[in-house]
Amino acid sequence: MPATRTSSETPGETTGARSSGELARPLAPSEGVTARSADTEDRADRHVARWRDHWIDVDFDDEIEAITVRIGLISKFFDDARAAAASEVGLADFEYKTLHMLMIRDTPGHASPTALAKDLDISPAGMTGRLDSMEKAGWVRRTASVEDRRKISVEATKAGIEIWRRAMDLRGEAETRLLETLSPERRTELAALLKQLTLRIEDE
Amino acid sequence: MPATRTSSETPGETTGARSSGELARPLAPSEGVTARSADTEDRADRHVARWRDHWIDVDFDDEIEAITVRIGLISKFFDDARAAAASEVGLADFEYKTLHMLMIRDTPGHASPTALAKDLDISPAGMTGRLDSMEKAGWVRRTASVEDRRKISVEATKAGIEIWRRAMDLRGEAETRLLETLSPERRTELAALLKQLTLRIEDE
DNA sequence: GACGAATAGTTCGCCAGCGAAGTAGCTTCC
DNA sequence: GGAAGCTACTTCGCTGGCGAACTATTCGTC
Repeated sequence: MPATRTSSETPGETTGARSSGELARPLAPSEGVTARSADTEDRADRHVARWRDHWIDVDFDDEIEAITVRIGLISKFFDDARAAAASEVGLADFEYKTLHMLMIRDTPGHASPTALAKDLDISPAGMTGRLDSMEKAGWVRRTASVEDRRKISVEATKAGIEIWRRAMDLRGEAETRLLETLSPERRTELAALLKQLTLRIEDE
Repeated sequence: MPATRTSSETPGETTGARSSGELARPLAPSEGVTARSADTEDRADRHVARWRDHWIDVDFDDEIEAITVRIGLISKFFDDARAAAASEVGLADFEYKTLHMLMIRDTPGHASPTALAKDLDISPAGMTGRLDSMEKAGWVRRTASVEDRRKISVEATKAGIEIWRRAMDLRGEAETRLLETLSPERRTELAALLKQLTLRIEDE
């Protein structure tokens, strides 16, 4: 347990972990941050500022807090974009997610219900429900395996693949639109920094 | 609509948008990426590689795809950490989220149900349900307003505040543990890059 | 000062997902 | 070769959330 963040009631005692200082920091050391991004507050900045006002006895590193908030905001943006893309073409969010997972796996277009459930982080029971409604809608098909009659293969239908592709294109547009805010060099930097974190996560 | 990503069936026609090339890129141009992070694949790398193998006719920028996948993974890590912290102290995930939103707002500890529902991105009906069960559990209290009898104020109880603080400390530990993977300078870089994106999002 | 519109919150019926229990089929091993 | 145990999927009852009415109160306007 590093970074012991006690609920101590000693207000002024936590200066050590704090980052530089007031809200509009002088300018990040990393070269070439645009003026706009340096002196304009985003929601994360405002959150941290409010936090400092009201919960002065909580020992938080401002920058870590800001990063987690921003990751959450960006992730929400992607989630919303995905949901919007799905509904645009007439898919429920869960239908898109299921089709997507089905298509991007190493055996594109078919999988066992259990494997799919694991990938989607839902229970086997939930998977059954999804497949029931999606089979009825015509996006997937269940076919029994011959060599092991317990096994079932879920396959995307032609219609399912088609509609998924349309939703995916819309979704990709939104993602691209956002990330083109950054220059290619910046994107490479960002990708590398994020990768350090995902590798850490995969190490458990 | 930038980045027209059609569902065209012309496989080799999309080379323009691709980033550098094979999976293990020579090494990102950004200074000082650790060796480990440059030559080890993470889940996003594997996803992109598989993608390229199976969906060669889809026009994706590898790096943009990798970034979105990584943001998703990191966000999921934070979500899981939050849920684990909540259950550790005996709170349902939705209870923690509600208490948290109640406490971090500019009027810490109390708010109207509608305002809270908006912040939490759930419906008014859902809010009523949450408050019913949380009031029964003793984490919040509903008090009627005097000057406008339609209005209700939701307030966190002492017990609610206490248990929220305990969960939050646990959650913060997990976040700190992950982000300490990066040096303070790297964290500053990351925060700045992410801020460019959140500012863009806030611009709509 | 009274009637219509707007607002705050609750109630109702529905749906997606979960956990636990149930069923069916394969595998192992004596 | 058959009983025990594992695996794959389904069924059932419950819960959190949504959207759409509904109730109560205030505001706006003439």
